Amino acid sequence: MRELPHEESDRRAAAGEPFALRYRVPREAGEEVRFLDAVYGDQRKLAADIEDFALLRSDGMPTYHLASCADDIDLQITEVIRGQDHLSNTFKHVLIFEAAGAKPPQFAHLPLLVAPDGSKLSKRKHGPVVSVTTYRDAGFLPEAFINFLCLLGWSPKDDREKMSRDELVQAFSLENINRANAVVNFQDPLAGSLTAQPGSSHQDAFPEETFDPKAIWLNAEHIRGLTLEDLSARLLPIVHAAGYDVSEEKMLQVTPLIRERIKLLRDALTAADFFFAPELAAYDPAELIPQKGDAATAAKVLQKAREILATTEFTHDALDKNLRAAAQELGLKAGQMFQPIRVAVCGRKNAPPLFETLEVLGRDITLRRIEQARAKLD
RNA sequence: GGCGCUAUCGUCUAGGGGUUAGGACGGAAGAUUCUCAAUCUUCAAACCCGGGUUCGAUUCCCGGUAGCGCUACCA
Repeated sequence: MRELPHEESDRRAAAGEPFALRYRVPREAGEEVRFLDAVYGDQRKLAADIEDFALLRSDGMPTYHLASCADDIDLQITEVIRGQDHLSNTFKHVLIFEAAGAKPPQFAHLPLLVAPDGSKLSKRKHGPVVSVTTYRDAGFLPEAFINFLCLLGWSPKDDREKMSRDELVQAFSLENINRANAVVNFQDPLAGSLTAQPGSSHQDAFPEETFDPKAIWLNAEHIRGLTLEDLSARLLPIVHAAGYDVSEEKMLQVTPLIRERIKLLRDALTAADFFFAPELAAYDPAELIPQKGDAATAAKVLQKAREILATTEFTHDALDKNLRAAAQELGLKAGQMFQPIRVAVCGRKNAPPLFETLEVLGRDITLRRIEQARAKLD
């Protein structure tokens, strides 16, 4: 149809025959289309290898290629930075720009972010695991996530990994961009599970293992780099959203105890729950029993702790001194003394350091939880 | 099929004609410690294959292979 005479095609169009408008690519032998890509360098292609692509669909709507170029010309775009999946299409775009009498912008194509299986990330294929909102909701810091993304397909050429926005802006250059695709090492917890309900809450659908380990690590790094005030302020809304009634002051006290223990902001909910909830969640009383001890040991420790804590000043140093002394008095190692108290007060074995924890919890709550723990041992 | 892009530890990457091929994450082991973290130390782990060029290629060139992309009246 390429050689259809104008009269004939006009006639058929007038007769109502549907048609699309195509770019008639020059077919002269040796004719080349070329452009300089800021990342991939000099690009050239034989015009003969470019097919006559559509500009207008039969419904009169422009195709992406035409619309995109028209828009760039209108807006006087000078730099086009986009995915490498457009590298081949760029030859068509150059043709369009030239046909429109416009100077093609500077192009820079970036390597693609791909899934562990090598396929490019797609909303359709990979779903919410590749959505930035998923990362945001899981508690990734914007600056950490950007940091992570920048390190995929680009590097500052020195050994820096954790970088602030300013440092990234400072160090970034198109020349240092890699040309190979980068794998985002995620694991889709929903993959293959036919039971995944679309529209169901994804709140718990994305465990930590879902995300690229390096992204997690970088996030933890950024969290540790935040001031207590900043981190506390970012944590508070999350804690409130989870239904806890926590004051700014309380949050600020808790923050230093969990700052080095959380990797994602949402981890605060599990790392510090016992600070927030008035009542402890149920736990196994066996947890109260220390190493090399039995229920009697636990009971003895809690009894002693109750006495000590009834009068000891609730400061780190006083608690440290008196509880250690108590351990010695009972003929126990410090750890054996501390564990039952920790479990009584936190509801689990792994928690922030004991004295700081008691300090924040305060005497009333501490004594009450120790009482409850003693009751569990009976 | 045609055209194009790419190829260093599992992953992200540095490097580059002669190196013990560097770092980071993750993994393993250890130190520290009231648990968990954090921190520190150590270990395992890579130049896709084949030809050239060269005194010498992981590096440069060519070919192969593989992956990816484009090849839509989808963006």
